[in-house]
Amino acid sequence: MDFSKRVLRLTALIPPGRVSTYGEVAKALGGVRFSRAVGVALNKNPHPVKVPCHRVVRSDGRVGGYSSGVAEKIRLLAEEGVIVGDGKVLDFGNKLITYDELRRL
DNA sequence: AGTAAGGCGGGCA
DNA sequence: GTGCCCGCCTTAC
Repeated sequence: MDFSKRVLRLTALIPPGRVSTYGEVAKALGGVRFSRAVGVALNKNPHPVKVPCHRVVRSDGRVGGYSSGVAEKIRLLAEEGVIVGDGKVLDFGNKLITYDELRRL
């Protein structure tokens, strides 16, 4: 399976109202060293709705990028109850899905 | 095939 | 806590 497909498949598992990070997704794929490549894969964004790329943020709680613009990313998150304030996800620790949780989905 | 760029992370000052 | 710099892996030219 291509790397990017595995990224998309994992990302699709993140439930609404929760988020994960590029690093956590990377770890689930074998190691945090893949984190950058995860961003690249999501950037292709093949299925705008099927794959909730907007639920993947940076490891420090900052939002990170989005192919259709960060503002859009923030808006989509807000619709799901994830509020972004001052560039960071509020209540980050509780909304975050770690790599082992991802693996168990 | 070489190279540069990209939705990042971690470590150190 | 902040900022910088270096390393990493995958893709696109």
